[in-house]
Formats: sequence, structure tokens, C-alpha cells
Amino acid sequence: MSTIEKALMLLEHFSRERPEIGLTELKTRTSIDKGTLHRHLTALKNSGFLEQNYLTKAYRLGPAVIRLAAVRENTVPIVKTVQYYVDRIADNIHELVHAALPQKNGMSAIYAKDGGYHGVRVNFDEAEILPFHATSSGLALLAFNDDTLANKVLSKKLISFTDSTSTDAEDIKANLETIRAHGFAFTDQSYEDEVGSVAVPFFGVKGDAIGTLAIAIPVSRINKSFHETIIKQLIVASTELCRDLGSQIPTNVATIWASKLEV
Amino acid sequence: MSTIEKALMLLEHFSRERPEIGLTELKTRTSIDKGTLHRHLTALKNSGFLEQNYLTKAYRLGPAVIRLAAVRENTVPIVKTVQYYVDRIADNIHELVHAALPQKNGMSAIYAKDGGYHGVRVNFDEAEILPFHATSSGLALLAFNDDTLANKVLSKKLISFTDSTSTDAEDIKANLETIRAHGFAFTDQSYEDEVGSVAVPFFGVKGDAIGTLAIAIPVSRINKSFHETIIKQLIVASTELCRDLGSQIPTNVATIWASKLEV
DNA sequence: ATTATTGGTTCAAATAATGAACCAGTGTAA
DNA sequence: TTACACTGGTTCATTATTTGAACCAATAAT
Repeated sequence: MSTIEKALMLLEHFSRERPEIGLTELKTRTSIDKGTLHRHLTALKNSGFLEQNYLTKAYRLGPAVIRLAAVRENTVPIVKTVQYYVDRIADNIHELVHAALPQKNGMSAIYAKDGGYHGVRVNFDEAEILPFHATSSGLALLAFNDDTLANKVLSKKLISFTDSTSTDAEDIKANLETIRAHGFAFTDQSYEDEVGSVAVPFFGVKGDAIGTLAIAIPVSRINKSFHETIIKQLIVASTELCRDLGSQIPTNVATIWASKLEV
Repeated sequence: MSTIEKALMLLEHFSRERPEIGLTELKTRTSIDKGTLHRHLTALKNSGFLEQNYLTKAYRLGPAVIRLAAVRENTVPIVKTVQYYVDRIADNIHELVHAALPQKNGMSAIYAKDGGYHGVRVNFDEAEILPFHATSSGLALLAFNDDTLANKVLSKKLISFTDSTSTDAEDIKANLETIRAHGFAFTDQSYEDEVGSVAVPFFGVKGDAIGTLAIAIPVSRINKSFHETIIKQLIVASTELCRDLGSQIPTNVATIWASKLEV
């Protein structure tokens, strides 16, 4: 792995829960030598990707990322486009809805809205990385993306989050087949206890999954008719979203989705 | 310079005007060897900072920057906070208002609003890098930031953009003194013909300038009373913005600003 | 058919990254 | 006061990676 990639991997440790990380702490988290780490952090700081809390000396993400995100969003306005559909679904079904994009080690929510006026809400953190193998977002993406990604992800050691997390690569591969056949992904407490989720992919110009729309629900509220409503909402939204992005839904997926909507 | 910094410098070439750049073009822009460049671009791609247009093979910014910006904004919510004040000023004076943060080679607008219903508008690009020495945003930041930044910027060769651009380091240093004395920066067609601009800094917890609020106006519309109105608006907004960010305005600046508001 | 231009690859030579040991400052407990 | 533990940061010989001229392959233009 190149030095550049090693350095950029450091940025993955910053999240909403851990916005600031000190040198020593990052050392324990990464097992990278302190000297090396310091050089990398300094390089990232010089480039504006990190900055230091001048009091604690801890590092946090810097201003460079803001400019880059603005340019990216101007080039490929996914966030803005996705926002409309997430809001719409959330308003319709009054649950926690989010859209996520694949990152290196999992899905990252780019926008979320809790349309719920129910008492029990799912705790959802926008900047959290959702593991591919244990969330409906992740599985939906793997199922409708190139096989190489799924193979890469499933060849690594899979972490268990709850008693229901499947960590067997073969099991999951079979599940991906099911997901492809159904046109959506569904998980039951595989990432968080008491929380189930449903996700559909949305596609890029190549017809590969580039992101997901998903809903997380406390299991107590799931029943068959609600489940069907959710899936219809997701499918319709994804279809329109793909049209907005100028991308194409693969014909086989389009067929499956069309049949779901007829029911 | 470290390999990491060299690679990250490549990202600076992506902007709203040039969202996609091919290997060969980047080679001519950077004078970096093609082999090296390709390795760097691949590393950035593997890390999610770039992605490739699958048809043209050109590179564009990738999804990783979106997640990082979300985390950064959650850590230090400058964009969100700044937005309110830019909108307010734009609505009041009906001109193009923007807020900018310092990047490595200049200021980058993080938010802009054109409140104008005048016929002549200033062309303003949000993702453009505004040079420190030729824009009011840049000069305001240099004037109220640590001297080391000003020295670093002014030691490099300064580019001329119009007939009025000052490229003499000593001239500019004298100008920075004036700016410090006045509490705001003002430029007259130094970056773009027919466009003048006014900027005030806003400050971080250390009391150093961390960004600017600025207004760009066609020179034909500038007159003394309007100029004063603008400055008052900017000063008030920056004062409130600093309060929102939990930062402090240096006492000398606060004194100058207070006297401007009394007039 | 030929040439120019694109993205991408190779491998010896040049250079930068690495990491164990070190320094310095701060806080804390004996 | 002293000693220890904990920060962040630095040094420099060793090691491994980066570098770049030359190369390949595919496409577009003449």
C-alpha cells in the first residue's frame, strides 16, 4: 500500500463521535509508529485536511475538505438530489430514512431525516460508517454492485455486532442472491438490537449501484403491510432519483421493481 | 515536500470550472512525471478522494470528501453559521455577498448569495480560489492573521490579474497596515476589471482571523455612503458570527469596529 | 495506413519513508 | 522535591518506496 493511501486512511478515524484525536490515541488505534504517524499528520495538516486544537494539540478535520465537497457536489449533485427523496419518504411513512454512499469500509449516510412522531426512534448517526455485511444499506450495495467489491469485503474478517449478525461469507453471498432476486435488502437486528432496516440501491450511469436509500425501524413496528409500503416507497423514490441523476436502472432490476409495484 | 503533500496538491486542481481532469492534462498543469502522477491518482482513487469517468477516463473528486465535510461541519459548523449572515447582508444591500475560508493558496468561498436585483452582477464562482494578495478577502485575512502567513504568501511570486493588481510585496505589506488600522479591506479592480470589493475578517478562539465576510460590487455602483453602509453591515455580521462560533474578537479590532459603527 | 494522443505499465536508480531511541513539557503521586 | 508517567514531537541510520525515462496498448485524427 502506498504512503498516500496509508496517510489518507488516517482520516477515516475521524467521525462525529470522535471529531478530535490526539497523536498517542491514534497510535494505539492504528498501531503505526509514532514518528511515522506524526509525519503523516503533519503532512495532512499542511495540506489543510487536518488542523490542530491549539490547546489540546489533538487533530481534527481541516477546512480543505469543505472546499472539495463543494466542488464535488457541484460536479455530481447527489446530496442535493437525494435530499428531496429522503424528505419525501420520511414525511410519508414517519420513520427514520437515510441515503448512503459507499466508502472504503462501509456505507456512509449523506443525508438522513427522521419523519417519526413515534416514541421510539432509531439512533442514527450521519457520519457513522455502516458496515457492508451487517446493514441493509451495505448489503443492497454489494448485491447490485460489481462482484469484485463483494468479494473484497467478504474476504476480510467480518465483525459481529449483535447475536443476529451473520459473519459467514458463504451465508452472506447466498443472501446477496436473495437480495438480487427481491430487488431490495432487509436486515433484522443484524447491526443494532431491536432495529430492522430495508434498503434499495440507486444506480450510476454504468448501471452499477452507487448508493442506497434505506429505512431503519424498531422491530416492534414492523408488519407485513407496512413492510410492503416501505418497499414501494423506496422503489419509486430510487427510480425517480436515478432519472434525476441521468443514470439507468439495469433492466432486470427494473423488471423486478415493476412487479413489486403492481402488487 | 512529502509524497503525501504532493499527492494532495493534485486535488487543488479540481474546481467548478474544471471538475474533471485527465492524466495528460494534469501532467501539463503540474509538470509531474506521468508515471508518478498515475500512481498518485490511483492512490487517491483507491482512497475515495477521486473517481474516474468510466468513459473518458478523466478523474473527478470522489465520495470520500462528502463524508469528511459532513464530519468537519459537525465538528466546526462554520458553513451553517455563516450562511445566515451572508443571506442577511445580501438581502439588506442587494449585492453579491460571500464568506470565505483560507486554503493553502488563497481564499475559498464557502457560501455566496447574490441579493441583487441590479442589472449588472459580479460573476462569482464558489469553488474558485481567490488569491490572497489581489482580493479583499485575502488581504483581510492576511492582515488579521499571524504574520507568518503574510510573509509566506508575499515571499512567493505574485501574479497580476488586472492593471490595478499590486504585486509588490512591500506595497502590500503597507496596505496590510492600513487594513489593520481601518478594520476592513478594500480593493478596486485588483482581481477583476470593473469589480471592487470590501471584506472584514472573522475570528477563531485564538483571536486570529479564520475567515472573511466580503462583498463584491461593480465599481459603477460604489459611492461613499454606500461604502459606509456596507462596512457597517459587515462589521455587525462578523461580530455576531464570532459570538455564534464562541470565538473572540481581538480587543484592538473590537475598538476600531465600535468606532466605525458610531459614525 | 500512418501518425498523434490518450491512459497505463515497467524496473533500475534515486529518494523519501520508516521506527527505535531520544528530547521536552505537563501533570501527578510519593 | 523528586520521581514517574503521560503527553507531543524530533533524530538519523537503515530500509523500502517513490521516481521517471522508456515502453506498451488503445483510440482518434490525418
